[in-house]
Amino acid sequence: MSLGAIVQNGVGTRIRALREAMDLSLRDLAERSGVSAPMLSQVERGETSPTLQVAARIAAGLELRLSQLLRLDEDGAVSIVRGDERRQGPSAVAGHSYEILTPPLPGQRAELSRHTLAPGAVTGGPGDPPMHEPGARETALVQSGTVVLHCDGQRYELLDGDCVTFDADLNHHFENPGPEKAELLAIVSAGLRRS
Amino acid sequence: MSLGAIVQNGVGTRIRALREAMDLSLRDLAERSGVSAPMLSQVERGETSPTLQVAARIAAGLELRLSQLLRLDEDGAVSIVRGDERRQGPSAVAGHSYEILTPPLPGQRAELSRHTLAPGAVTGGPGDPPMHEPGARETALVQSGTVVLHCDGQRYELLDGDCVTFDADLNHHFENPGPEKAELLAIVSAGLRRS
DNA sequence: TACGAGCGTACGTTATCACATACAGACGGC
DNA sequence: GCCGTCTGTATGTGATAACGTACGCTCGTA
Repeated sequence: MSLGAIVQNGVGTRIRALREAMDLSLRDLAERSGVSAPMLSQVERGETSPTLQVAARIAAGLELRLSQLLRLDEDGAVSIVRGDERRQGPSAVAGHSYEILTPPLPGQRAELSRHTLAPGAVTGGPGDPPMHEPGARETALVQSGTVVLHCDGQRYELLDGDCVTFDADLNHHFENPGPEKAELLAIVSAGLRRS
Repeated sequence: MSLGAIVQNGVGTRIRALREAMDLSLRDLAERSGVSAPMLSQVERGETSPTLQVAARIAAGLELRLSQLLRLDEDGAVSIVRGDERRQGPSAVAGHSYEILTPPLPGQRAELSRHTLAPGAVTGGPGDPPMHEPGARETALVQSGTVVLHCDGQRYELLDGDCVTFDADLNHHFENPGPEKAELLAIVSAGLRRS
């Protein structure tokens, strides 16, 4: 048995559970799916990895699409972070705090964070990551107060409710020039193309 | 080439489309996925049916889960929501209104929109596109009230402040079950660059 | 023209998938 | 007890999945 078979053994377990839930024997499912019973046994025990062809036939025998069968095995297409279980970002700079709102999943393409800036405060101090990976884009929505975006040497004034999008791989930071607290939402979209 | 290979050739075509959309050569994808370039070529042309092991590795190299990759093939027709078509205005459904906050730029990878749901209202009525392009991910942040997310037949209760991330190419809609108005921010991250 | 670098694909070998057959154990019936 | 039948699994064989290598091809560049 190969290592890979162990890793993605989950489908086998899932197939067996579904088969038994439908009260089918291996030979029953073999007839329904057109896959031999010994093959089904091996797949269920994770001894072999079926081809997409036979996997699709097995799924059909279980009255499922292959993607449905696999989605049961892969962990959730949906993941939730509750309002009270957020990750606090490090407060590298006085007057700046933020929390990351999106779940910490691998392969996440967009990260949502909420930033709070005290009067006069700026994001991205010396210890803070000032930019992101090449090709990344950042979108910011001002939720309260006024904010100044400094991006690549340019200065952009943003008022309450404004939304701005810019290349996140440029050097940038936000500043709160007003006398009141400022809040903004930031969305960092990962760059798709690497070069 | 077997008959079965012809039948489910769709994945191969889809893999090639996705690979080219990401501007990857066969050898690039081979390195990212750990599957040899000749094998990729054969799979793309439908000459062989890969095992679930290598199919999963190929999907990972395309930054997709295998179920996502297969769903693209099974669904056949690809439905795309263009920003221009719904950039403005209230939804077709009573009690649901929204506005798109991000600038209408080409190449925008994340679209931010704010939705308001009256008590009992739902998003995505009969005339509304219920899902997004293949591979897209959606993140929603509940800003006030309570919201129920219906995604792929499952039901998820979201409270004020909750943040949820899910596959936006699944059939989904939001519902406001409570007696008060509900507001949520939605971020749709594009799946892949389109050629 | 010649060259190197990139592309996708044809080739031959090895690993393994998938099958038909055969087996050991559990249950029920005359 | 001795069948007949069901269960899931071990066995051996042919088909093929997956690999490493190498070929023909098209570009820029010298």
